[in-house]
Amino acid sequence: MMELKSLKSFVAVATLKNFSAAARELHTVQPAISRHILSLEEELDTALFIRNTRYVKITAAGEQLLKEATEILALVEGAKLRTLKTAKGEIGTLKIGYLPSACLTFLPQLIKKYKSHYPNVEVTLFEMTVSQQITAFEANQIDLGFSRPLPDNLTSNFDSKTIYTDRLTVILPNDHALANKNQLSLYELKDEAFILFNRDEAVSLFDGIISLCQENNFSPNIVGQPKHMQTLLTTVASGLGVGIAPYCTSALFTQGCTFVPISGSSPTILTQLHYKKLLLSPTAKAFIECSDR
Amino acid sequence: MMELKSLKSFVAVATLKNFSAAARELHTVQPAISRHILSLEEELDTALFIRNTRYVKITAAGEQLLKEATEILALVEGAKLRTLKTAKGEIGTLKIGYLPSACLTFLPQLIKKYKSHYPNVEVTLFEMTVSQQITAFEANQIDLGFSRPLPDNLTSNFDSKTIYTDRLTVILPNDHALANKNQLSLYELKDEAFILFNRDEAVSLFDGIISLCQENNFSPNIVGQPKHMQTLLTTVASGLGVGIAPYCTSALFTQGCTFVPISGSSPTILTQLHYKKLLLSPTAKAFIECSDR
DNA sequence: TAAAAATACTCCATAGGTATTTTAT
DNA sequence: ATAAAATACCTATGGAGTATTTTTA
Repeated sequence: MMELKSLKSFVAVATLKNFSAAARELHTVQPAISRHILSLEEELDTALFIRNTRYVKITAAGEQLLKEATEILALVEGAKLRTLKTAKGEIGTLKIGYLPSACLTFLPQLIKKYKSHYPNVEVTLFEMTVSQQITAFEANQIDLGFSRPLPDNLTSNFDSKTIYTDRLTVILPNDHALANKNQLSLYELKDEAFILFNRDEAVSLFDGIISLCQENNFSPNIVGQPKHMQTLLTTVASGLGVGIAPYCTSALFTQGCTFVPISGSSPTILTQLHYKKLLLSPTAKAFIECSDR
Repeated sequence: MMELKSLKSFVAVATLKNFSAAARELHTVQPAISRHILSLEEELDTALFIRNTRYVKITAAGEQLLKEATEILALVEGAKLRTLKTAKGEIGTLKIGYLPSACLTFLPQLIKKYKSHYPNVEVTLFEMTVSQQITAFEANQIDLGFSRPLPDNLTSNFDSKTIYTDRLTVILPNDHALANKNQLSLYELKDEAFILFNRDEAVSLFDGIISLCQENNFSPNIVGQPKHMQTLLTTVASGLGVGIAPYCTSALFTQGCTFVPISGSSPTILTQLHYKKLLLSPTAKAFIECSDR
């Protein structure tokens, strides 16, 4: 079977037109070169050089093999390099799932920082709910997921790292009686109509808000569950109810809305970076390290 | 150094996800496969598979190497094939020098025949005089040359094969007194003005005609030496003189000209195929064989 | 416990190195 | 006569195969 070592010898001979010189170049001896060429010629059943003790002349077949061998050897060298770069996370792909809210806060800068360190990785972003992310992880469709803390039954499969902490805030229409307060207790809103983000899209957020109301001794009257935060803001601005949502919502178009902090302790809304620690791609590993710095 | 054999084992393992199965596929034993993978991993200083006794999972670096290895192995296989085809003259280039007259006779059909047998050879034609062909041979610019028999001092360097035999003919204007004869002796033309093809372009033709006249006991009065045969015909048709040229000239535009054979023995005009027998490319060899059949 | 990869160990093929021969100018 | 490739021969590396151990679900 055609050996790479023989091809190297062949290229050296073709270049130098001299077996002995080729041997010197490759730090070996002339008979070794002779054998390499002979073995190639035997395998191909074709003369590669017309030679005698006075000169070495390449044949047409030799010219062809020279082209091929040069390409092969370059490819082998390149293969080593690229495989190594892949192992270091310098080239390859990185697929990231994220909640829409991540785009409102840290994600753009984080990706930008990563890209500046790893410009040759092909990053693909997928907007996904938490449960879609779980599914995507199982199907190997994403390497990293930005979402809320995972349900307890899943935490053993994943490593998680808190990236961003947000707090709930009340959103009132500008002309609401309580809109000019610095902060307010949720209990003050017990008789209001509530607009909350859709439960199917974000269970933990919805249920967290319900719990919070119950801690304040009331069950909220929920009159709307929009699937987009912008719709929630518009609904509130229209005077159809009051909203409770993470503060990052204020990065959207908020005309007509007033954000009022909740007094006392309100639950934190965490955004975490999740990944499967066992099958972590080098690009994902590099991204995580990048997010630490 | 990365061995092709190791790459083959690697591809088999990556495909089958099982060392033992890969060994069976490659007609060897499992420890050999283990060693091949280990040696690759050692050279690259990177894990290619995450594996234990229950499963084999390729890494990102492994995925990259799989792409590369597949390409490398295909290229190596292809290199063998293409080198062999080159040796057989099935692919490559063929550079042919020829005299313009060759185009009037056998050359188009011969090339067509060759191309039908060897459609993947890139044929290049160069219109050249005999002496240009000699120079081109020395500079390795042509593989084959179609021209006249070579001067004696060169015949040892070349192999030559007669391809086409032509005879001299007299060319008269249609209204010439001798134009209606079936044949004529050159001596009948001793007092005519002669138009001959240019001596610099074709020495042996010119000198051959002069000798022939002298054998007929006269020296021709040469009034024109055009460098193109078509010009010679036009000159004759215009009544400026009579021509002597190879019969193949009659394949040009001959209006106003009458071709009359020379009685008795007239010298033959040979077109030969010349080549350097020692450095004969496989494509040229195939062409020569093709021209024999 | 079973199946599969890793390791240990032996043996042989073969690649490399030295010395010599052949060959062409 | 000389320079360079081919050949002969020896040595030693290392690759292949066998047997065994380790590992994990």
